[in-house]
Amino acid sequence: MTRCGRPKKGEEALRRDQLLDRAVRLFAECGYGNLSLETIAREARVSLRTIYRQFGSKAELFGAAVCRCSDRFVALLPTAETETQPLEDALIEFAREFLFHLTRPDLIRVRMQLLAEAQRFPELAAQFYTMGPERTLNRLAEFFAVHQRAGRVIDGDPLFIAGQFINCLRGERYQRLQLGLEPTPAETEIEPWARQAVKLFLGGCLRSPNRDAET
Amino acid sequence: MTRCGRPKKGEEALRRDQLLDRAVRLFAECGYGNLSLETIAREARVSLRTIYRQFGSKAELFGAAVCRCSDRFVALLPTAETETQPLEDALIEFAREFLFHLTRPDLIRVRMQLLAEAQRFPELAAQFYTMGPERTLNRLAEFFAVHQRAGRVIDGDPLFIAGQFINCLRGERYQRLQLGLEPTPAETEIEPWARQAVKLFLGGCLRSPNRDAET
DNA sequence: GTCTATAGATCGATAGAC
DNA sequence: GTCTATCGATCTATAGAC
Repeated sequence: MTRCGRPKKGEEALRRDQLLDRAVRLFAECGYGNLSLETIAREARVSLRTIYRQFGSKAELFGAAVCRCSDRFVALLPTAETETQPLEDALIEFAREFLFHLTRPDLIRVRMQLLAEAQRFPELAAQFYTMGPERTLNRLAEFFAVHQRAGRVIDGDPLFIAGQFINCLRGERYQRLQLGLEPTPAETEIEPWARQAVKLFLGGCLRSPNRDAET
Repeated sequence: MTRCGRPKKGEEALRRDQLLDRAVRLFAECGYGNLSLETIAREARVSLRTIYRQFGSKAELFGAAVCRCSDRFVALLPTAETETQPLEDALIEFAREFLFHLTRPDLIRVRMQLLAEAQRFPELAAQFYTMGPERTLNRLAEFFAVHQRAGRVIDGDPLFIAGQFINCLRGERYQRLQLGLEPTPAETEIEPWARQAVKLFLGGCLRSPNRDAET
């Protein structure tokens, strides 16, 4: 059952990946302070010494786990298309993918653990933001800028608009997910979630004046 | 410097308050797992035994600290008025107070620590949500419902609308605050933050069609 | 209430032998 | 790479003496 000896060339990277996968899951479950390296070693079926050899310290292993989560999320995100479809459809399609991946339990919890430890790992927090949220935000801002130039979107800093859009997507439900008050949404729930959020974001919450108002 | 003996009647509650205040600050700084009761006792200038007498365990002390933060936040929040002022003004006024208190470092960090430990304290997480965010949400939903009946706000679940509003207020800047990437906003920064968010929320991001479109 | 002592357990990190 | 042993430190929680 237990492996021994030096692995072959290509196997080393694979083992490292498996170790990181287990670490991600465990950090997500337990957090940083409550998780011991001994537990990680046992669950990942490697020795403590292997962890120290490959990552140097608990802090660096945590950093690698955060980056792994963040990188995967960014890689899976689509780019909102400005050419092939109308504004609303493009946003809904983006929202669908964004929400689906954002609500995966591991991502929610690892992100949460990083936020909780952000004070102790300021450089990791900055790196996470630069490589994750900021890149998504920049891509979205470019998308909105195009639609601004086409006269379809209101004036204003496109980065601000993109940020507001992302937060409209999360909505109150995301907080309940963070608190563990409801289960991970099924794939069929993502679609209406995305549509509702995009619709309110685009149209605002004011009723059109060209309707019968006042009761 | 060190006190001894049983405090007078009224003093006991005061001492408990001071202990809780220190605990809130320390939990905010260090999180749950990384903070020892010994440190709390030393910083609050009480003995370990006193903490155990008054709170029973580390977990219950954490719960009391979270509730203290949450209760104070809710108590400080104004009710959005539906009668005395127009919709937009009422929302801006609410947003100002909400954002000012929401961005206090201790609240941000204690909330963060609770989210990070939500799995280990599910009952505390539920209690926090019921007593905090949910109450704010319900009050806001009632506010929007009134304006819906008056024909000023679009149809739809007022709770959903309230939730979207709250998340529009937070915006991207809140995530950067959570990550410690920027300092606590000055009071003068709150006003434009609130106005921008409310404006986009009310009007949406689509450009009005009765303007010159296309370049 | 205070102090100090301590039980019992766990942790990060290191090191030797294979 | 694996195993096991161990150092030194820290933690929760309890207990005795004042």
